[in-house]
Amino acid sequence: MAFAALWCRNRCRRRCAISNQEVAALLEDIADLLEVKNENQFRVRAYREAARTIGGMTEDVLKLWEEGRLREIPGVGPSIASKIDEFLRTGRLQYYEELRAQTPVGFTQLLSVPGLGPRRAEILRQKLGVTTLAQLEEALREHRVRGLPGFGEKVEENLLREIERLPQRQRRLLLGVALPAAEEVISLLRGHPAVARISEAGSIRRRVETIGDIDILVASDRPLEVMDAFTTLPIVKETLAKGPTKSSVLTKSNLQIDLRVVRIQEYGSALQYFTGSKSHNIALRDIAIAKGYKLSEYGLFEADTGRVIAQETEDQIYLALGLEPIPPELRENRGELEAAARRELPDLVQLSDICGDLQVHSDWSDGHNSVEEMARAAKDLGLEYIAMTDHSQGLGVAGGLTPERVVEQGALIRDLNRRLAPFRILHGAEVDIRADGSLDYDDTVLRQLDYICISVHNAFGQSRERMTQRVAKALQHPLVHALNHPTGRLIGRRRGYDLDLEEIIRVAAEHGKALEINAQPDRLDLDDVWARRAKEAGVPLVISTDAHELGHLDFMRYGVFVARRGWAEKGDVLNTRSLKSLEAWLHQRRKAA
DNA sequence: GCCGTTTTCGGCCCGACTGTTTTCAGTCG
Repeated sequence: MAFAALWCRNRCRRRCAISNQEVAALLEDIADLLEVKNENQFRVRAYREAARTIGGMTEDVLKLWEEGRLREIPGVGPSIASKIDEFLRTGRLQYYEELRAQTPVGFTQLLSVPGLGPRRAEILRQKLGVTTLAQLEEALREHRVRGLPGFGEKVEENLLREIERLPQRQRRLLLGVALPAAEEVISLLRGHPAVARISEAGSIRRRVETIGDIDILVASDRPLEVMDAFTTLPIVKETLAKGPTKSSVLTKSNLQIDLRVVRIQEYGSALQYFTGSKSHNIALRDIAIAKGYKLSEYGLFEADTGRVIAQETEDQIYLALGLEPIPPELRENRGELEAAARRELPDLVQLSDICGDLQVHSDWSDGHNSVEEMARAAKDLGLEYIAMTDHSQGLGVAGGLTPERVVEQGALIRDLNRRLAPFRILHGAEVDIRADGSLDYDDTVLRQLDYICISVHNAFGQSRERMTQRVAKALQHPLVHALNHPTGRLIGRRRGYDLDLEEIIRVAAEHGKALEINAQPDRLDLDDVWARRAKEAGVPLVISTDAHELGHLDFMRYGVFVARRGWAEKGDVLNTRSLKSLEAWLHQRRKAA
């Protein structure tokens, strides 16, 4: 619930911007509350749609509000607009408070139990006075639930099991964990004679940063053989369900993987359907309906006659609907359908466009490998260059380099560059931004370096205002090239520091600085939404692995996924430049400084 | 509550599955 965050904000609403995420959370809460009140489902959906749009929007809702343009947001009509207005103006919303007052605390949590929707939750409340998860569990164990209208023995059993599994279900997997697991299953099944086609689907295929379920789709005319092969894979610990169209297993590393099998001719429509997102699919069906078609996982059909229009490939479906084929990463209903209709989809950056890695560490600071090992590994991956960016002196725990050590490392790098040419190691540093916004090296040290990226590594607890001033000041330093992991978040473990990213993007754009997409799977920082915002502001993105050992160099693709989800093209990403072009860019910066 | 190439009312994505029911409601993805 966004409740706590909302009321914290009230205290400083004049100075602290209320973010899109907070408005989205408010609307989402309202949808939950309306849902448990058994309100008109279309009203519930209207709030959810508005929340989703605002949550994924790159424009600042506060700015739109100031300009009186709230109604221009798709899904925001007079009623929701006036509620957002009240919230932004006063920091609170009467309507929301009333809804909350009418709903017992904890009641909306009941809907997080799979199999329990608003209708049955309301019956539980009326007949048994159940309003919390704990009360529900107790009632289930005492068998007071069976016999209620719509509840039988089976429902009781299922609900109890789902409550017990709830803690596991609510944990989302990092893409960096889920994708390799899916790829292993795919590589094991790909050669099977009954498997005609196979792909990951769902949020994994859209490269969302965290994943709920791992979904794999197979086309086959012999589904039972596929299911046998799947459930007997060596990585499988337990088979949770097995049928002709869908099976689920638990792997030895406790990941649940769902496999669906469809007929070969329906593969394209099934892949489209199972890739989602839900919101993209709903919008796509609207387009189909408007054209007199019907779209489902079985294909695109003429509504009257049922004649097949397209089903074998995803591209055929999009094209038949008058759209450019849309890459999976863009399928979030964030404007991609409109862009596809106008033939204006971006030509997304690819992993193969990446020419170098601009944040790499060695055992000179907290890395595990030598400069030479990192460089040779990067060279073997086909890169033209890396920036060796060991930590600066202030980061004692990471063995940050003193100015003397920087000079020594420079000599080593010059020697290595002679031996590894034409591969190039740029002599760089990841320089700490001190609490007051000054940098952890003075200019005489910085001038010896080819590439300077800066990071916040301490004093995370500063106020939004101070943190923003601190980072903005550091970023404006003429010798600085890029800001690393701009929010400092660690997915699932640590929220980012309180920072006005809109302002940081503005400063970066004004001073020609780059912002990093850090490719470590638990960082992915900037995220997709902010990466898109940066791109739109004309700020160059730099995708780096922040590698601390050889294997981390392979993380590059996760950063590329974020960039793609942020609509970035090759030209938007600094390290797609060839070495020569990058050196020209660096030279130009140096001259300006 | 939103929205409009059937427009200011009457719609709102689609199909499968489950369990409770005798034809369907609720839930899910």
